[in-house]
Amino acid sequence: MALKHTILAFLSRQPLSGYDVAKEFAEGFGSCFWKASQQQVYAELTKLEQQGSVSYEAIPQPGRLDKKIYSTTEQGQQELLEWLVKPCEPTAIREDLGVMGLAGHLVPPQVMVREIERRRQLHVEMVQHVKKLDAPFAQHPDSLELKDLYMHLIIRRAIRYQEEWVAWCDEALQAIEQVVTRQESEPSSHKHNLNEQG
Amino acid sequence: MALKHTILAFLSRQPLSGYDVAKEFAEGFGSCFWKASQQQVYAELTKLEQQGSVSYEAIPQPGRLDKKIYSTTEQGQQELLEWLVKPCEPTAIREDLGVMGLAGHLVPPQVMVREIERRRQLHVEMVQHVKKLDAPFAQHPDSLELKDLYMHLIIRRAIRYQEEWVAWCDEALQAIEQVVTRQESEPSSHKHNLNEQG
DNA sequence: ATCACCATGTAAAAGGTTACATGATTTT
DNA sequence: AAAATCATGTAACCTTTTACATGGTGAT
Repeated sequence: MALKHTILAFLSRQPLSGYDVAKEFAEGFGSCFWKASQQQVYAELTKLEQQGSVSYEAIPQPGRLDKKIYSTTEQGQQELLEWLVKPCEPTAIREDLGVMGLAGHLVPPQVMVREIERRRQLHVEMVQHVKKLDAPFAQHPDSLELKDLYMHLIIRRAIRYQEEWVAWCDEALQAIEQVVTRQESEPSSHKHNLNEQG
Repeated sequence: MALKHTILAFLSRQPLSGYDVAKEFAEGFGSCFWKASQQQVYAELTKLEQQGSVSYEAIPQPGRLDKKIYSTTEQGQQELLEWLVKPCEPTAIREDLGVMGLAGHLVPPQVMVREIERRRQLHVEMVQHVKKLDAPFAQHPDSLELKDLYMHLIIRRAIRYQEEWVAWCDEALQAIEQVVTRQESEPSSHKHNLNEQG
């Protein structure tokens, strides 16, 4: 469970409100490597506060709910350090599109093509998004201190991840088109196969 | 929830026992794109059977528990097709190592280096593993029919994913070493920073 | 004898998603 | 006037993990 430790890590950099933390996950640095919903963030902050890992200062806002500015406590900082020195495992892959590999042939190739084109577009947008996050670091990548270098490295991983998806979509679209074209130029038995299920 | 549909997709290719399905996830094609434990597989198969999406034939085994050979039913096949034509979203990224980007500077760089070296090794092994899965398709990649092409494409995605991790680890190790070396050759103030938390 | 493999599950706890709930301020 | 942003949560449900549980066969 790294949600806890990701939140502690954010707060160890600077005190933030629940809203701010949720935004970090949705659009900020968190979007490179950890997804968490707004509800998860608020629930986890409440839990961490009860357990003494974080504390907050309530800031009265004119005409609004109090803003709770959270920071890590000594205990929370300690928990983060203990977690950091422990080895971590690669994340298990769970990718819906993978099912396509097993069963994509059961639907017309046009369905798969449309899906891959859609995915390509999503990843193109993600590339743009994560590249923006990297901008502050990319200007002098050779003189970063560790605090920034680590962030830069993780963001670079995210950029390449998204770029790889785009490249894969292109490769897949080309390969599928090639097979479809080949089958169209062959005797009708293959055509039947393609149309049976559509 | 693609566990259900991944299992249906496996069974639509060929009838399998729960043990076989679990093995597909752990070592077979499933290991490229969907992780599921043995317990999850058995629980899901029981549920799918109760809902009428799959059925099984019990094979008595001499001196062993009956083997239940599951297949998809008409209903299950239909559910799979309906799922396939619906657009799917990219998987949310959740990567423990990402927390390093936020808080890695709180521990000595040696800790991060050791962790990345460990990760590198794991991904090297995964590259070898997924390349083996690709072997049957990689021999004539230009004449595959769709049923095999889709599998080949997904496996290729998995290969590149693992290779990218290895490449990233190399890049990260080099970059960290460079910063550490630079700091060691600088006045003592930086050295102190490094040792404070160790 | 011990280990890997075959073959099946149950149950509790943790983690994550979806839907619901409220309301002011600022921007278009 | 409508939409986006700021700001907080609750509750039900679904999914995944971890731990437990059993027992025969075949290879070293």
